[in-house]
Amino acid sequence: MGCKKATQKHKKGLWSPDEDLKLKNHIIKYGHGCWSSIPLNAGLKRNGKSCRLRWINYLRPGLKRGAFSFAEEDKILALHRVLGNKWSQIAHHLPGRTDNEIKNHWHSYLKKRLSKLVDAPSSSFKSAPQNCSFDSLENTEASSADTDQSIDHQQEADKCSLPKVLFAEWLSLDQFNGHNHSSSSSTAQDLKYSFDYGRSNSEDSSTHDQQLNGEAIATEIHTKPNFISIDDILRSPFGFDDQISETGLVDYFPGVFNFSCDELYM
DNA sequence: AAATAACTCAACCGCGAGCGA
DNA sequence: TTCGCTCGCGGTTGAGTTATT
Repeated sequence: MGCKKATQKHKKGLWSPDEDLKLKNHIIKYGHGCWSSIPLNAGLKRNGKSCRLRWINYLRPGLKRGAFSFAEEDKILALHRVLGNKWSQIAHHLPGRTDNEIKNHWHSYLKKRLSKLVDAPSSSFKSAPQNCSFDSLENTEASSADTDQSIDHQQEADKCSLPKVLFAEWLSLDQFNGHNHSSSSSTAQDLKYSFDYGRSNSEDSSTHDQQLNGEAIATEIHTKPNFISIDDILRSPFGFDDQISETGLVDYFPGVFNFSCDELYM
């Protein structure tokens, strides 16, 4: 397909901030084009596959970091019941979440939650996944917003609500939010932003926002309600795209996505 | 304080689909 | 049709972290 192939031995393991920066700058400037030629042109000793994964799961704009809200978890459980392990399809319905993130969360937590529910059907969870269908999924927002949703929910949310602050977040947010702050102020904004996303975004984010300044950042990307009807979800296979409009992406990325590698690197 | 078990999650691997030559 | 290649997906691994003894 005209893509230049890197023949050097590929580096493996965790990405360094410097590698992230190189990859990010390259994609911002030129778009990703064909992944196999990215490492060569970006000066990375990685293979294209690894670059793609890093971009999709970590560097891509609009990603949420931090704990899953209960509404998100309920949605995952309901979608999983219908779609099975189609993580990428499930991820389409959860804006800002990656298939890998959802898959990890499923294996580390939701699977257990589900088995608990099966073992104890009288559990406090109202929207029991074993009864989930697309119809019931439609109600997940309402059910999770219930004030009596159970103390368990809140306690567990409190337990896991603090997100990790990862270097890619301080790399990306300033640019992708279109804020031209000085470095010190943008760091403060970034931390605030990532903290907001670490919280359950359906239940308490509004009150939380009122307590902190700079809430526009958190709401800027989420211009649409977080949870829409299942019909809307199913009709829109590009749920993630709602988060950042196409024009918005073009604004952020002067490069054009998915153009031919030959055009790029001739 | 040290050992170790349990957990999380970023990253790798292998496979299949799709495409062009 | 076949071959070679890229891409995307799902399964899995293993390093790092946290909890428990």
